[in-house]
Amino acid sequence: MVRQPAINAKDRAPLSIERIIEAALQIIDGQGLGRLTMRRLGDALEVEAMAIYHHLPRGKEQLLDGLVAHVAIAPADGRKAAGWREALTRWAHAYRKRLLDHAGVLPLLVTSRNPAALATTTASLREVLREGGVPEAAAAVAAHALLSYVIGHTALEVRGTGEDAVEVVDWDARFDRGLDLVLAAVNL
Amino acid sequence: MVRQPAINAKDRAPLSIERIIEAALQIIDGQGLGRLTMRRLGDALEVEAMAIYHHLPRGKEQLLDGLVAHVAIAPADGRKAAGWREALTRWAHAYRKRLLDHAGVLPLLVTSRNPAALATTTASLREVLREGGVPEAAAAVAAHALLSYVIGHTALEVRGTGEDAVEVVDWDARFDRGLDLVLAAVNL
DNA sequence: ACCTGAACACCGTTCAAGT
DNA sequence: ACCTGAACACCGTTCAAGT
Repeated sequence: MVRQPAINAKDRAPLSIERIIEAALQIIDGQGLGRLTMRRLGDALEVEAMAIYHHLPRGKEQLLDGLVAHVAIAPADGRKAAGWREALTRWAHAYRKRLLDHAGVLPLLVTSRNPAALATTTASLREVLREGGVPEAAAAVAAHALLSYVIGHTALEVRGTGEDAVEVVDWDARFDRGLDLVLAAVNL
Repeated sequence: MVRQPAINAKDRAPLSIERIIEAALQIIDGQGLGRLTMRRLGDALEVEAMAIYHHLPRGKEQLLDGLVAHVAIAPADGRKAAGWREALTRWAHAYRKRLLDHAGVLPLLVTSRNPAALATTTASLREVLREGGVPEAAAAVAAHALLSYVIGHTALEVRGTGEDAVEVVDWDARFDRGLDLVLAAVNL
Protein backbone atom coordinates (compact mmCIF):
# COMPACT_ATOMS: atom_id res chain seq x y z
CA MET A 1 0.00 0.00 0.00
CA VAL A 2 1.27 3.43 -0.86
CA ARG A 3 1.94 5.56 2.16
CA GLN A 4 -0.76 8.18 2.56
CA PRO A 5 -0.24 11.29 4.62
CA ALA A 6 -2.44 11.29 7.68
CA ILE A 7 -5.63 13.33 7.48
CA ASN A 8 -4.42 15.82 10.02
CA ALA A 9 -0.93 16.20 8.60
CA LYS A 10 -0.43 19.69 7.22
CA ASP A 11 1.56 18.67 4.19
CA ARG A 12 1.87 22.09 2.64
CA ALA A 13 5.06 23.82 1.59
CA PRO A 14 7.01 24.69 4.73
CA LEU A 15 7.43 28.33 5.62
CA SER A 16 10.46 30.20 4.27
CA ILE A 17 11.71 33.76 4.40
CA GLU A 18 11.01 34.13 0.68
CA ARG A 19 7.38 33.03 1.06
CA ILE A 20 6.93 35.31 4.06
CA ILE A 21 8.31 38.37 2.23
CA GLU A 22 6.20 37.59 -0.82
CA ALA A 23 3.02 37.32 1.23
CA ALA A 24 3.87 40.54 3.08
CA LEU A 25 4.36 42.41 -0.20
CA GLN A 26 1.00 41.16 -1.41
CA ILE A 27 -0.71 42.49 1.71
CA ILE A 28 1.05 45.86 1.43
CA ASP A 29 0.37 46.26 -2.29
CA GLY A 30 -3.26 45.32 -1.81
CA GLN A 31 -4.20 46.89 1.51
CA GLY A 32 -1.39 49.22 2.53
CA LEU A 33 1.49 49.11 4.98
CA GLY A 34 -0.75 49.91 7.92
CA ARG A 35 -2.65 46.66 7.49
CA LEU A 36 0.45 44.49 7.51
CA THR A 37 0.27 42.74 10.88
CA MET A 38 1.91 39.55 12.02
CA ARG A 39 -1.49 37.98 12.63
CA ARG A 40 -2.79 38.87 9.15
CA LEU A 41 0.47 37.70 7.61
CA GLY A 42 0.06 34.41 9.45
CA ASP A 43 -3.46 34.07 8.04
CA ALA A 44 -2.21 34.66 4.49
CA LEU A 45 0.39 31.92 4.99
CA GLU A 46 -2.16 29.61 6.65
CA VAL A 47 -0.13 29.48 9.82
CA GLU A 48 -0.31 30.95 13.30
CA ALA A 49 1.39 34.35 13.55
CA MET A 50 3.87 32.97 16.05
CA ALA A 51 5.28 30.53 13.51
CA ILE A 52 6.79 33.46 11.62
CA TYR A 53 9.13 34.15 14.52
CA HIS A 54 10.80 30.83 13.93
CA HIS A 55 12.06 32.13 10.56
CA LEU A 56 12.47 35.79 11.52
CA PRO A 57 13.74 35.82 15.10
CA ARG A 58 13.92 39.61 15.16
CA GLY A 59 10.21 39.69 14.36
CA LYS A 60 8.53 42.50 12.53
CA GLU A 61 11.69 44.63 12.41
CA GLN A 62 13.43 41.90 10.44
CA LEU A 63 10.40 41.54 8.17
CA LEU A 64 10.46 45.24 7.33
CA ASP A 65 14.22 45.11 6.71
CA GLY A 66 13.59 42.29 4.25
CA LEU A 67 10.96 44.32 2.42
CA VAL A 68 13.38 47.23 2.02
CA ALA A 69 16.02 44.86 0.68
CA HIS A 70 13.51 43.47 -1.81
CA VAL A 71 12.68 46.80 -3.45
CA ALA A 72 16.32 47.89 -3.40
CA ILE A 73 17.15 45.63 -6.31
CA ALA A 74 16.09 47.22 -9.59
CA PRO A 75 15.60 44.40 -12.11
CA ALA A 76 18.12 44.55 -14.93
CA ASP A 77 16.90 45.75 -18.30
CA GLY A 78 17.85 43.12 -20.87
CA ARG A 79 18.20 45.40 -23.87
CA LYS A 80 21.57 46.71 -24.92
CA ALA A 81 21.81 50.48 -24.57
CA ALA A 82 23.27 52.68 -27.32
CA GLY A 83 25.16 54.94 -24.90
CA TRP A 84 25.42 56.01 -21.29
CA ARG A 85 22.53 58.42 -21.59
CA GLU A 86 20.16 55.77 -22.88
CA ALA A 87 21.46 53.34 -20.27
CA LEU A 88 20.78 55.81 -17.46
CA THR A 89 17.31 56.55 -18.81
CA ARG A 90 16.48 52.84 -18.79
CA TRP A 91 17.89 52.41 -15.30
CA ALA A 92 15.81 55.35 -14.04
CA HIS A 93 12.63 53.99 -15.61
CA ALA A 94 13.22 50.53 -14.18
CA TYR A 95 13.87 51.86 -10.67
CA ARG A 96 10.85 54.18 -10.74
CA LYS A 97 8.68 51.25 -11.80
CA ARG A 98 10.05 49.15 -8.98
CA LEU A 99 9.26 51.83 -6.42
CA LEU A 100 5.77 52.44 -7.79
CA ASP A 101 4.98 48.72 -7.91
CA HIS A 102 5.60 48.61 -4.18
CA ALA A 103 4.67 52.16 -3.26
CA GLY A 104 3.47 50.98 0.12
CA VAL A 105 7.07 50.17 1.07
CA LEU A 106 8.24 53.71 0.28
CA PRO A 107 7.79 55.01 3.85
CA LEU A 108 10.27 52.35 5.00
CA LEU A 109 12.81 53.58 2.45
CA VAL A 110 13.05 57.04 4.01
CA THR A 111 14.09 55.63 7.36
CA SER A 112 17.55 54.68 8.54
CA ARG A 113 16.36 51.07 8.39
CA ASN A 114 18.62 48.62 6.53
CA PRO A 115 21.17 51.07 5.05
CA ALA A 116 23.03 48.15 3.49
CA ALA A 117 20.14 47.70 1.05
CA LEU A 118 20.74 51.22 -0.23
CA ALA A 119 24.29 50.25 -1.13
CA THR A 120 22.88 47.61 -3.48
CA THR A 121 20.87 50.19 -5.40
CA THR A 122 23.79 52.61 -5.59
CA ALA A 123 26.14 49.87 -6.79
CA SER A 124 23.87 48.95 -9.71
CA LEU A 125 23.64 52.59 -10.76
CA ARG A 126 27.39 53.13 -10.48
CA GLU A 127 27.91 50.05 -12.64
CA VAL A 128 25.78 51.57 -15.42
CA LEU A 129 27.83 54.77 -15.25
CA ARG A 130 31.10 52.85 -15.29
CA GLU A 131 30.08 50.84 -18.35
CA GLY A 132 29.01 54.08 -20.01
CA GLY A 133 32.52 55.44 -19.57
CA VAL A 134 31.53 58.39 -17.38
CA PRO A 135 34.66 59.55 -15.47
CA GLU A 136 34.76 58.53 -11.81
CA ALA A 137 34.52 62.03 -10.32
CA ALA A 138 31.58 63.09 -12.48
CA ALA A 139 29.91 59.71 -11.94
CA ALA A 140 29.74 60.19 -8.17
CA VAL A 141 27.79 63.44 -8.44
CA ALA A 142 25.66 62.19 -11.31
CA ALA A 143 24.70 58.99 -9.48
CA HIS A 144 23.64 60.92 -6.41
CA ALA A 145 21.65 63.52 -8.33
CA LEU A 146 19.92 60.91 -10.48
CA LEU A 147 19.06 58.56 -7.62
CA SER A 148 17.78 61.47 -5.54
CA TYR A 149 15.64 62.67 -8.43
CA VAL A 150 14.05 59.26 -9.04
CA ILE A 151 13.26 58.72 -5.36
CA GLY A 152 11.97 62.27 -4.89
CA HIS A 153 9.85 62.13 -8.04
CA THR A 154 8.29 58.86 -6.94
CA ALA A 155 7.49 60.31 -3.54
CA LEU A 156 5.75 63.25 -5.21
CA GLU A 157 3.95 60.97 -7.64
CA VAL A 158 2.63 58.78 -4.83
CA ARG A 159 1.46 61.86 -2.93
CA GLY A 160 -0.18 63.32 -6.03
CA THR A 161 -1.89 60.09 -7.09
CA GLY A 162 -3.94 59.34 -3.96
CA GLU A 163 -7.73 59.21 -3.89
CA ASP A 164 -8.18 62.89 -3.07
CA ALA A 165 -5.51 64.18 -5.45
CA VAL A 166 -5.53 67.94 -5.81
CA GLU A 167 -4.52 68.16 -9.45
CA VAL A 168 -4.52 65.97 -12.55
CA VAL A 169 -0.98 65.38 -13.79
CA ASP A 170 0.63 63.28 -16.52
CA TRP A 171 3.25 61.75 -14.22
CA ASP A 172 4.97 59.80 -16.99
CA ALA A 173 5.58 62.97 -18.97
CA ARG A 174 6.63 64.92 -15.90
CA PHE A 175 9.10 62.23 -14.91
CA ASP A 176 10.67 62.18 -18.39
CA ARG A 177 11.02 65.95 -18.59
CA GLY A 178 12.69 66.18 -15.21
CA LEU A 179 14.88 63.22 -16.07
CA ASP A 180 15.98 64.93 -19.29
CA LEU A 181 16.88 68.00 -17.28
CA VAL A 182 19.03 66.04 -14.84
CA LEU A 183 20.71 64.01 -17.57
CA ALA A 184 21.46 67.16 -19.56
CA ALA A 185 23.48 68.42 -16.61
CA VAL A 186 25.42 65.16 -16.37
CA ASN A 187 26.55 65.83 -19.91
CA LEU A 188 28.22 69.14 -19.07
CA MET B 1 -10.30 88.23 49.67
CA VAL B 2 -8.78 87.54 46.32
CA ARG B 3 -10.35 84.57 44.58
CA GLN B 4 -7.99 81.61 44.71
CA PRO B 5 -8.30 78.69 42.33
CA ALA B 6 -9.36 75.57 44.15
CA ILE B 7 -6.63 73.10 44.95
CA ASN B 8 -8.04 70.55 42.58
CA ALA B 9 -8.76 72.94 39.73
CA LYS B 10 -6.49 72.18 36.78
CA ASP B 11 -5.85 75.77 35.79
CA ARG B 12 -3.38 75.05 33.01
CA ALA B 13 -3.55 76.28 29.43
CA PRO B 14 -6.41 74.50 27.68
CA LEU B 15 -5.58 72.05 24.92
CA SER B 16 -5.34 73.35 21.36
CA ILE B 17 -4.46 71.84 17.99
CA GLU B 18 -1.25 73.88 17.96
CA ARG B 19 -0.13 72.56 21.34
CA ILE B 20 -1.01 69.01 20.32
CA ILE B 21 0.99 69.21 17.07
CA GLU B 22 3.93 70.77 18.90
CA ALA B 23 3.99 68.04 21.52
CA ALA B 24 3.70 65.35 18.83
CA LEU B 25 6.67 66.80 16.94
CA GLN B 26 8.71 66.79 20.13
CA ILE B 27 7.97 63.10 20.68
CA ILE B 28 8.81 62.23 17.05
CA ASP B 29 12.01 64.26 16.98
CA GLY B 30 13.14 62.79 20.27
CA GLN B 31 11.97 59.18 20.14
CA GLY B 32 10.84 58.50 16.59
CA LEU B 33 7.52 58.16 14.79
CA GLY B 34 6.95 54.66 16.11
CA ARG B 35 6.73 55.91 19.67
CA LEU B 36 4.11 58.53 18.93
CA THR B 37 0.98 57.09 20.53
CA MET B 38 -2.16 58.83 21.63
CA ARG B 39 -1.53 57.72 25.20
CA ARG B 40 2.04 59.04 25.26
CA LEU B 41 0.89 62.25 23.60
CA GLY B 42 -1.72 62.63 26.31
CA ASP B 43 0.96 62.17 28.98
CA ALA B 44 3.13 64.88 27.38
CA LEU B 45 0.16 67.25 27.45
CA GLU B 46 -0.76 66.23 31.01
CA VAL B 47 -4.15 65.04 29.90
CA GLU B 48 -5.88 61.72 29.30
CA ALA B 49 -5.39 60.44 25.74
CA MET B 50 -9.12 60.62 25.11
CA ALA B 51 -9.15 64.38 25.60
CA ILE B 52 -7.22 64.75 22.31
CA TYR B 53 -10.21 63.43 20.38
CA HIS B 54 -12.18 66.46 21.42
CA HIS B 55 -9.82 68.64 19.36
CA LEU B 56 -9.04 66.12 16.61
CA PRO B 57 -12.27 64.23 15.97
CA ARG B 58 -10.64 62.16 13.21
CA GLY B 59 -8.11 60.95 15.75
CA LYS B 60 -4.60 59.88 14.88
CA GLU B 61 -5.19 60.23 11.12
CA GLN B 62 -5.94 63.90 11.61
CA LEU B 63 -2.91 64.28 13.85
CA LEU B 64 -0.61 62.83 11.17
CA ASP B 65 -2.20 65.06 8.53
CA GLY B 66 -1.40 68.03 10.73
CA LEU B 67 2.23 66.95 11.07
CA VAL B 68 2.58 66.72 7.29
CA ALA B 69 1.08 70.19 6.92
CA HIS B 70 3.55 71.51 9.49
CA VAL B 71 6.70 70.41 7.65
CA ALA B 72 5.25 71.45 4.27
CA ILE B 73 5.89 75.09 5.03
CA ALA B 74 9.53 75.99 4.40
CA PRO B 75 10.33 79.05 6.51
CA ALA B 76 11.12 82.10 4.40
CA ASP B 77 14.74 83.17 4.17
CA GLY B 78 14.89 86.84 5.12
CA ARG B 79 17.92 87.79 3.07
CA LYS B 80 17.53 89.34 -0.37
CA ALA B 81 18.83 87.11 -3.17
CA ALA B 82 21.04 88.44 -5.97
CA GLY B 83 19.36 86.38 -8.70
CA TRP B 84 17.14 83.40 -9.34
CA ARG B 85 19.97 80.94 -8.93
CA GLU B 86 20.89 82.22 -5.49
CA ALA B 87 17.22 82.40 -4.56
CA LEU B 88 16.69 78.76 -5.54
CA THR B 89 19.81 77.68 -3.67
CA ARG B 90 18.52 79.34 -0.51
CA TRP B 91 15.08 77.83 -0.94
CA ALA B 92 16.59 74.36 -1.36
CA HIS B 93 18.77 74.75 1.74
CA ALA B 94 15.84 75.97 3.80
CA TYR B 95 13.59 73.13 2.70
CA ARG B 96 16.28 70.48 3.28
CA LYS B 97 16.83 71.85 6.78
CA ARG B 98 13.10 71.72 7.47
CA LEU B 99 12.92 68.07 6.38
CA LEU B 100 16.00 67.07 8.38
CA ASP B 101 14.80 68.89 11.49
CA HIS B 102 11.72 66.65 11.43
CA ALA B 103 13.19 63.61 9.73
CA GLY B 104 10.83 61.37 11.67
CA VAL B 105 7.91 62.82 9.73
CA LEU B 106 9.49 61.93 6.37
CA PRO B 107 7.76 58.54 6.09
CA LEU B 108 4.41 60.36 6.24
CA LEU B 109 5.48 62.60 3.35
CA VAL B 110 5.84 59.71 0.92
CA THR B 111 2.24 58.67 1.41
CA SER B 112 -0.86 59.98 -0.32
CA ARG B 113 -1.78 61.56 3.00
CA ASN B 114 -2.76 65.23 2.93
CA PRO B 115 -1.89 66.05 -0.71
CA ALA B 116 -3.08 69.62 -0.17
CA ALA B 117 -0.02 70.22 2.01
CA LEU B 118 2.19 69.42 -0.96
CA ALA B 119 0.56 72.23 -2.91
CA THR B 120 1.77 74.66 -0.25
CA THR B 121 5.38 73.62 -0.76
CA THR B 122 5.11 73.74 -4.54
CA ALA B 123 3.51 77.17 -4.43
CA SER B 124 6.35 78.65 -2.38
CA LEU B 125 8.89 77.25 -4.84
CA ARG B 126 6.99 78.49 -7.88
CA GLU B 127 6.86 81.94 -6.29
CA VAL B 128 10.67 82.02 -6.04
CA LEU B 129 10.95 81.04 -9.70
CA ARG B 130 8.38 83.66 -10.73
CA GLU B 131 10.21 86.42 -8.86
CA GLY B 132 13.44 85.26 -10.47
CA GLY B 133 11.93 85.83 -13.90
CA VAL B 134 12.20 82.21 -15.06
CA PRO B 135 9.74 81.68 -17.94
CA GLU B 136 6.59 79.77 -17.03
CA ALA B 137 7.25 76.67 -19.14
CA ALA B 138 10.83 76.20 -17.93
CA ALA B 139 9.74 76.96 -14.36
CA ALA B 140 7.34 74.01 -14.25
CA VAL B 141 10.05 71.48 -15.12
CA ALA B 142 12.64 73.19 -12.95
CA ALA B 143 10.36 73.27 -9.91
CA HIS B 144 9.58 69.58 -10.22
CA ALA B 145 13.20 68.55 -10.76
CA LEU B 146 14.45 70.68 -7.88
CA LEU B 147 11.76 69.64 -5.41
CA SER B 148 12.28 65.98 -6.33
CA TYR B 149 16.02 66.33 -5.85
CA VAL B 150 15.72 67.91 -2.40
CA ILE B 151 13.23 65.32 -1.16
CA GLY B 152 15.20 62.42 -2.64
CA HIS B 153 18.50 63.68 -1.28
CA THR B 154 17.04 64.05 2.19
CA ALA B 155 15.66 60.52 2.04
CA LEU B 156 19.12 59.23 1.13
CA GLU B 157 20.75 61.37 3.81
CA VAL B 158 18.42 60.04 6.50
CA ARG B 159 19.08 56.48 5.36
CA GLY B 160 22.84 57.05 5.30
CA THR B 161 23.00 58.80 8.65
CA GLY B 162 21.51 56.11 10.90
CA GLU B 163 23.36 54.41 13.73
CA ASP B 164 24.67 51.58 11.57
CA ALA B 165 25.60 53.71 8.58
CA VAL B 166 27.62 51.85 5.97
CA GLU B 167 29.80 54.73 4.81
CA VAL B 168 31.03 58.08 6.05
CA VAL B 169 29.80 60.90 3.82
CA ASP B 170 29.93 64.68 3.90
CA TRP B 171 26.23 65.15 3.24
CA ASP B 172 26.42 68.94 3.13
CA ALA B 173 28.98 68.81 0.33
CA ARG B 174 27.13 66.07 -1.52
CA PHE B 175 23.89 68.04 -1.35
CA ASP B 176 25.54 71.17 -2.73
CA ARG B 177 27.24 69.40 -5.60
CA GLY B 178 24.04 67.67 -6.70
CA LEU B 179 22.15 70.92 -6.30
CA ASP B 180 24.67 72.70 -8.52
CA LEU B 181 24.18 70.00 -11.14
CA VAL B 182 20.40 70.41 -11.13
CA LEU B 183 20.57 74.21 -11.16
CA ALA B 184 23.05 74.16 -14.05
CA ALA B 185 20.46 72.33 -16.12
CA VAL B 186 17.78 74.90 -15.24
CA ASN B 187 20.05 77.48 -16.79
CA LEU B 188 20.14 75.81 -20.22
C1' DA C 1 -17.29 72.97 26.49
C1' DC C 2 -13.90 70.11 27.92
C1' DC C 3 -12.13 66.18 30.05
C1' DT C 4 -12.24 61.39 32.42
C1' DG C 5 -12.76 56.14 33.12
C1' DA C 6 -14.06 51.95 31.73
C1' DA C 7 -14.45 49.03 27.98
C1' DC C 8 -13.59 46.75 23.28
C1' DA C 9 -11.11 44.89 19.57
C1' DC C 10 -6.81 44.73 18.13
C1' DC C 11 -1.41 44.69 18.22
C1' DG C 12 3.74 42.54 18.75
C1' DT C 13 6.01 39.33 21.36
C1' DT C 14 7.34 35.61 25.15
C1' DC C 15 7.25 31.28 26.61
C1' DA C 16 6.06 26.62 27.54
C1' DA C 17 4.17 22.95 25.17
C1' DG C 18 3.06 19.85 21.41
C1' DT C 19 4.50 16.76 17.23
C1' DA D 1 12.87 21.41 13.52
C1' DC D 2 8.74 23.53 13.16
C1' DC D 3 4.46 25.05 14.76
C1' DT D 4 0.61 26.06 18.34
C1' DG D 5 -2.05 28.23 22.41
C1' DA D 6 -2.29 30.95 26.12
C1' DA D 7 -0.74 34.97 28.12
C1' DC D 8 1.13 39.90 28.72
C1' DA D 9 1.65 44.64 27.93
C1' DC D 10 0.39 47.70 24.85
C1' DC D 11 -2.48 50.09 20.95
C1' DG D 12 -6.58 53.35 18.80
C1' DT D 13 -11.09 54.38 19.58
C1' DT D 14 -16.24 54.44 21.51
C1' DC D 15 -19.21 55.84 24.64
C1' DA D 16 -21.40 57.25 28.83
C1' DA D 17 -20.40 60.06 32.56
C1' DG D 18 -18.52 63.84 35.19
C1' DT D 19 -17.67 69.10 35.97
